[in-house]
Amino acid sequence: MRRDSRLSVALHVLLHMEELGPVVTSEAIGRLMKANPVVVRRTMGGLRDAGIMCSAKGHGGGWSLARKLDSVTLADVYEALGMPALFSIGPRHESPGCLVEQAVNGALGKVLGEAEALLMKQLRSTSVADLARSVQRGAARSAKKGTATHV
Amino acid sequence: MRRDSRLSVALHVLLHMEELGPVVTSEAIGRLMKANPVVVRRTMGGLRDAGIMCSAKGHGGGWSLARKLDSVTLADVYEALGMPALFSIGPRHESPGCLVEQAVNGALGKVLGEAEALLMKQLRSTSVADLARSVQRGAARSAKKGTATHV
DNA sequence: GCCTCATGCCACTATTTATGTTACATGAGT
DNA sequence: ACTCATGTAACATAAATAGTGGCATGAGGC
Repeated sequence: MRRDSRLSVALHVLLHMEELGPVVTSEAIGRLMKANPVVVRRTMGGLRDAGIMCSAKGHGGGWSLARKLDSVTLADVYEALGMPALFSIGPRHESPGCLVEQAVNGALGKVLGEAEALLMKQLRSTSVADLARSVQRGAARSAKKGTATHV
Repeated sequence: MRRDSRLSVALHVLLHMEELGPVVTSEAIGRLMKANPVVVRRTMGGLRDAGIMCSAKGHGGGWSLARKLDSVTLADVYEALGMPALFSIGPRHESPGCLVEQAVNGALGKVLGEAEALLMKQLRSTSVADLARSVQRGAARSAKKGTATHV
């Protein structure tokens, strides 16, 4: 697959939860995400273990929010997913003997590390509830002047 | 393969060029990088097209520097490689119809974009010659107090 | 002029990772 | 009992980098 979209999917699911009702099945989520229900369960399993969502088996079961979305940051969701790798570039060897390669790894590692720190800082400073508010703003905007795709 | 290591390899090669002599074959480079000569040619081909390196066929041919390393930034090398994707995470759909997904994409795209901007800024502000100097510093350090692997 | 060396390029394989899919067990509710 | 939904295992699919062999091309040396 091209890129890891689990964070995108997990956030998308969280934002739909309140709208869709207190309990939603993996199958319904899968339809929304255009994804397989098993993939949904796999992805959301981390959120359950992290105490962000609940899952219930059996008749009337499904997924529900375990806590308010203003207490969940994007970083919480990212960590709940197991902190998948952020970058697709990286060093060739982890612990090279070559001094030159060590220097290259050090320099690139430092640059990537700072970019990651900035990224994580922003993920920590944004709650899923913040995101929900931006959805409302976006909806208002697109209602006024037509849809505008972003990114 | 785990991650894209072309930037790492290209920088490693550039830093070894002056030391190895004016002309180096793909096969010799491949030995240093523990990589296949064809992979070396593929990777370095971009640097040739970007005017960073020269390649010569035939007897006595091989790779050589096309200009001084203080005129080449890490960003130049990255662009010469075709600007491979930096992040391994991203949106699930590029242009979703769902407003919620649009907002998620927008928010994540903004965060990733800022991290990328910081990354590129640092790549632009570092020349390969700067890296070479850090190699010398690293060598001096490890000569004094034993090897210390980084990253 | 022929031979050798090295790049350029092609096609194919190997490896890794996220995602898709099927199948089956478990447990909750009617 | 029967049905529904999760949990999980096992395998298939897709995409990208890296590895590999083969062949054409061109530059030097003899």
